[in-house]
Amino acid sequence: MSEILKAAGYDVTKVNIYNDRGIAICKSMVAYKRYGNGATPQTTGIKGDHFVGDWYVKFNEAVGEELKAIPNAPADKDEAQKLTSIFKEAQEMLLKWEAGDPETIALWKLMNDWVYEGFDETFKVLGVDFQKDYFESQTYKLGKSIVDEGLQKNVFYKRKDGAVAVDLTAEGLDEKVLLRADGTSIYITQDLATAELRYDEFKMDKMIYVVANEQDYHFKVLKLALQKLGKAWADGIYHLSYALVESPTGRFKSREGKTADADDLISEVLRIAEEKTRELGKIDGFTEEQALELYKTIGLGALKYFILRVNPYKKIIFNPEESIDFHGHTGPFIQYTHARISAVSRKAGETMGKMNETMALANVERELIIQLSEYENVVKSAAEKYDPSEVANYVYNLAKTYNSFYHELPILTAATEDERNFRLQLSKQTGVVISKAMNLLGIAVPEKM
RNA sequence: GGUCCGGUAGCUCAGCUGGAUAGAGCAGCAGCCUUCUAAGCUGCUGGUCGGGGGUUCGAAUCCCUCCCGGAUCACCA
Repeated sequence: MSEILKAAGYDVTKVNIYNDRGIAICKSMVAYKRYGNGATPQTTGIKGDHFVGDWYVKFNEAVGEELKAIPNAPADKDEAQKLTSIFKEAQEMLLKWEAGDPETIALWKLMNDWVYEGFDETFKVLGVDFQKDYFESQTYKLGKSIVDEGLQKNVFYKRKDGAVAVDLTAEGLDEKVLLRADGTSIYITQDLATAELRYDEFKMDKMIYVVANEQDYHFKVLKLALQKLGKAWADGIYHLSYALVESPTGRFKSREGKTADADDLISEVLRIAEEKTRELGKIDGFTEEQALELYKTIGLGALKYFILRVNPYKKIIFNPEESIDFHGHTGPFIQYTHARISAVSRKAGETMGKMNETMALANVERELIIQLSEYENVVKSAAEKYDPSEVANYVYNLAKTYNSFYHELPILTAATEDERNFRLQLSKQTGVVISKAMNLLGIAVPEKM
């Protein structure tokens, strides 16, 4: 999305916000402390973020074990876990963390570093990068002072149980707690502060949060709370919400370790790309290095395109076996078209001549010219609607039209030199636009495939 | 129950600031490689646009209502 906004003329700064503190990381820490025996990602060979995630799963297993021994435990999992010793330990750990207990902080740093190592690896493969990182561990204190500010301005209030809340019933929402009764910070506390920090640093007109639709409510609350505090810039907050990717059997549940996450999807997709490419004998004359690069281009292209071609708010069911196709309305189809154009250009060499403006055109040629001319408007519209799928669908249709053109009319062996020049020009221009559009989606296009 | 988001060919989607016979891909069927890459091209089959009302000369598109699916309504993130 950021590349589309840039192409539409916006000055974009990409930042990443890490939820690096809170009860969740404490759960992993407690489980690791109890059962870890000093294992590390290095000694186990498990990717850092997965390693820490595994301890989160272990925590929940331990909760389940304890509950077996507790009769009449509530059916509600969140209520039930409060009865377990391991959960109480996690709560204590959060308090210790906020109190700055050295041992707790050391463990927290150790485990978080493992997570970042894992994330960085994945970001690198995907070609994702951020200009700045925010860590909630560094913003929760500011968050508390913003909550205080709200209390002073009388837009927030302290409930009789001690928790600080904001009343949003007038806006059609409910009362929302902003700070725990025990004074510790929660997600929204930190997000209030992170938003303010971001604004102070960049003074941007729009602040776009790309976060899944399960947090729709959270961002409504965030925006309203900041507006109530009289912060005019909060009007620029926009939540780019998207429906989650699901497996054919339902949602991925990290709590139960059903985390068929980005890494699994990527490796699966690369494997299929390699298999198909070899089958077609497309890597003749490629070095081993070039071949690996191509598998990556095609595999990632297929995966990214599959996700970006549909409206963000439409739920995606991802089944590697069926979803990763290389024919039809797919990334590889568009990449293939680009490779084809490149092949034509290579063979044409440097024989470009003049263009004749008064030439009669075939229907496909007209169609191609029209579609080419729509590029700028499509980018603009996609940016306005925060919808990458408009670019994805546009470039697919362009590739389709080009392929019809390619089959219908000879380019290099056209009847006249004027025709040859014109078609070659049109072909190259299409290649440029396909490449630009795909780059806006974060998808590379190969010269050969 | 409240709020938000989806419901368009067997499947995955586009079209939704109203306009002519509702478009793609996949799947199925039939063709096209001695010519620039067949991961391609061409044709056929396939649709009560969730149901019902309404507004309009005209509705997949706007309004109302109901049904189905998802998300959410945490002192989790």
